[in-house]
Amino acid sequence: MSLQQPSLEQRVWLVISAIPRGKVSSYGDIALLAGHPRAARQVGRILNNLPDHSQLPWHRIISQQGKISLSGERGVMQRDVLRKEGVEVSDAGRVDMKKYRWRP
DNA sequence: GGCATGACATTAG
DNA sequence: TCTAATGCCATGC
Repeated sequence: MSLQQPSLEQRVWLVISAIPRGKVSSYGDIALLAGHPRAARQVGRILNNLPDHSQLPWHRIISQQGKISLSGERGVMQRDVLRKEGVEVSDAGRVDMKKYRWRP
């Protein structure tokens, strides 16, 4: 009998949905918590494929260096949303990970 | 099964 | 601090 494991996508959704408001996490951390220590790029790909009706707080995911990886309007929107949640974001899209990084 | 892709991470200069 | 190069690995065709 071969039981199917939950896909990486499913696990990523689960982990991200657990991030509290006013905190951020990184692609690498999400991948790690999802059971794939070096699948940070896959996390990005999954988020890019998220349906519009998804309620996932994808905006709380930034790079390990505390920088928004998105460009254009999406990056601006992410920056705006994070600020509304109480996260300090510089105009260049930088966040102080020492303060706002969420870890379980 | 091989090859290209990607919202990354790390290191070097 | 910024850029370039390299490593990593699940997904999709």
